[in-house]
Amino acid sequence: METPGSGTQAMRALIALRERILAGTIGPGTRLLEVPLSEALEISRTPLREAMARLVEEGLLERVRAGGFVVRSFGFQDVIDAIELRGVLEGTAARLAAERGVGEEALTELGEVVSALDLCFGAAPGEVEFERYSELNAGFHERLSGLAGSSVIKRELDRVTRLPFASPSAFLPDKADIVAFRRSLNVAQDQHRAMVAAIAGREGARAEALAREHARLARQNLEYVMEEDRSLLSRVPGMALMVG
Amino acid sequence: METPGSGTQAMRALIALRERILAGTIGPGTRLLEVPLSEALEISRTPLREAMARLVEEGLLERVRAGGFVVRSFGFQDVIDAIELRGVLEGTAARLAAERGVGEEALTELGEVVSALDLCFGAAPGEVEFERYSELNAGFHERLSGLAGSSVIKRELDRVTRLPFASPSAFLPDKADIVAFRRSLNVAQDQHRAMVAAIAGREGARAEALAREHARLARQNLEYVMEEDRSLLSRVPGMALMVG
DNA sequence: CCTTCCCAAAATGTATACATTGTCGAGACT
DNA sequence: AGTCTCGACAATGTATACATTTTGGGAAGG
Repeated sequence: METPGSGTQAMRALIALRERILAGTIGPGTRLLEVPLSEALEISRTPLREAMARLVEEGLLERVRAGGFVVRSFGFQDVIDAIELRGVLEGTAARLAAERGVGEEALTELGEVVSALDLCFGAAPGEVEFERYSELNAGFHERLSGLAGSSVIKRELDRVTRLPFASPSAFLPDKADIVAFRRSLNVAQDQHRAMVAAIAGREGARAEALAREHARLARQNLEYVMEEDRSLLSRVPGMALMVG
Repeated sequence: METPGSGTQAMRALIALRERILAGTIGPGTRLLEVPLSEALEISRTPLREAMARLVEEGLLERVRAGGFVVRSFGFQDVIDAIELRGVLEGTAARLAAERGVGEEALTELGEVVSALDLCFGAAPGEVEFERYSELNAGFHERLSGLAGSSVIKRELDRVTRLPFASPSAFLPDKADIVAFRRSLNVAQDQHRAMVAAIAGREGARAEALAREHARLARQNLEYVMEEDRSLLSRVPGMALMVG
C-alpha cells in the first residue's frame, strides 16, 4: 500500500505547484488565480484549493485578506532570520535533550551518524564525499530534532526547516568547488561531535550554544554567496522565493 | 467595510468548530467526519473543509494519513513544552531587538505599556485590576513579538501563541483568588520592566534570559494548578485539549 | 479636475451530485 | 478454527453549476 492520497488530484496539484514555486516559475508575490491555474494544471478548483491550503501550512503561500492566495516572498533579512530561527530551535532541542537526558540507544545512534560523517572526509584537506555527507547531515539534524522527545519542539522545527533555504542541507550539495564551503564542513563536523558530547554530558547551555553557532555556518555561506559570488545563488534551494 | 470573509459559511464553521474544540464539546483525538458535521453545523462540506484546513494552520486539528481530520491532543508535557517554546521565541525576539536596536518610538511605547501596568497595582499587596492588567499584558507581549522587526520571528511566535494554553494571558484572567497567582504578577511586572531596560541597553543575553524566565511563570502557575488545585483547570483556556 | 457612485466582469464562496477509495464484516474455503 | 476474499457501506476526493463578493473603470455630479 502506498501513501494514501499520493495518487489524488490534490496531491498532483500540490507537487506541481510546489515545484513551480521553488523553481521560480511562479515568482514570489504572484497571486494564484484558481480558474487559470486549474486549467493550466488540468485539475478542478476543489483539489487545487486543497493543495493551496497545504502550501500555506508549508509556508510557501499566504492567504490574502479578500480571499485567495499569493506566493510568499522573503527579503534577504527574512532568510537570515529563518536561519537564525532554525539555530534557536535546534539549540532548544539540543538543550532540552541534554537537560532531560536521552536514552542510551538514541545517543549511540547519533554518535554513529557523526562517525559515519567522519568517513566522508578523505586524506587531502578538501577531499569530501559530498553526496554521502549531505545525506548523513540531514539524518543528524533529523535525529537531533526528535532527541528531546518533544513532539511540540519537533513539529515547529520541522516546520521552519521546510523552508528550503532554512534547511540544514541548504548550503551543502554540489558546492564542492568553493574553498570556503569545503572548510566550513570541517567546522560543522567538529560542532556535530561537540553537540553529541555536550548532550551526553548533560551540558545544556553548551549544547544550545553549539547548535546556534552551527546554524551560523549557513548564514556565513549565504553571506558569502550574496557578497562574493551571486552566480551561486541559483544553486541554493528556495532562493527563488527571495526578492531584492 | 468589515473583515472580508467574516460573514462566509467557512468563517462561521471555523468559529463554531474552534469554540466547540476549545470548550471540549469535541474532545481531543476525535475524528471530524464531514457529513455529520456539515449537518450539525448546517453548512455544506466545502466550506467545512476550508474551515478545517484553517484549524490545522492554527494547530487545533491534525490531518490524518488516510484523509480527514482529528482534534489535536496534548499531554501535560506538551503543554509544558509549548510554554517553554513561547519563552524561547519571546527570548529570541527580545534578544534580536536588543542586538539590532529598536526605534525610539517603539521603545517608548513599550515603556508606556509597562508604566500603565504599574497603575494596575493598588496600595494593598494583593490589590490588582485584573482585567486591565490582562489587556495591557497582552499588548506588551504583542509589541514585544514585533520589536525585532522580523516578520519571520513574529509569525512563528504568533503561531505558538495561538495555542490558548501557551498564550501570555493563559494564566491571568479571573485568578484573583489565588494568592500564589497574585504574587506572580509582581514578579512578572518586574520582568517586564527589566526586559525593556535590557533591550534599551542593548543587553541581548539579559533580555533573552528574562523573557525565558518570564514564561516560566506560566509554567509555575500550570504546575500549581495541576498539583494543588485541579479544580482550577477548567478556568485555564484550552485545557480541554489536554489529555491525561 | 477630482470625487463619488454604480455597474459589469472576474474572482472567490457554496452547494451538491457523483467518483473513488478505504474499511470492516460475513462467508467460504483450507 | 483460522484466514482469505469479496462485497457492501461509509468515508473522503472530485467536478461543476451556481451564488456572492470584490474590484476596477467609467460616467455623472460636485
